[in-house]
Amino acid sequence: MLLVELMNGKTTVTNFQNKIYELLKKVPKGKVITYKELAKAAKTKAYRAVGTAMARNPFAPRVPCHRVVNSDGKIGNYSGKGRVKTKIKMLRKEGVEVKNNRIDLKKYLFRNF
DNA sequence: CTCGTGACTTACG
DNA sequence: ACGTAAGCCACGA
Repeated sequence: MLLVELMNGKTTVTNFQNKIYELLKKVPKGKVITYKELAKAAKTKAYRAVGTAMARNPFAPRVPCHRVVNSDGKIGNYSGKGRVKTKIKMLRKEGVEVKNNRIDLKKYLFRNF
């Protein structure tokens, strides 16, 4: 099912956002992806814009924006309900080990796009 | 078109 | 490890 089909009349997404969301949907639970890798998979270097796209994600949790972390393994930010606290909670619930606001990328980074 | 704003990243002290 | 600075790019006003 295409994401655009879930939108009500008011929500709008740009092509860029759509691309990012479609890629992010492929990340399974128990795994994470970095903003950088996400941008790379989208054939762009707009790391920062990826963050912006997440901040405006109208499809949560259909699009698992909580599985996106910083390139060094830090949790990063989260503007959804409960902020970062909730993000960590959801990750743990999915089996991702989070300690001191960090994640072991060697272990949890999703690689096969 | 120009500008300011980020859920970012890398480099340097 | 931590803070700062610069580079980055999509987006909305």
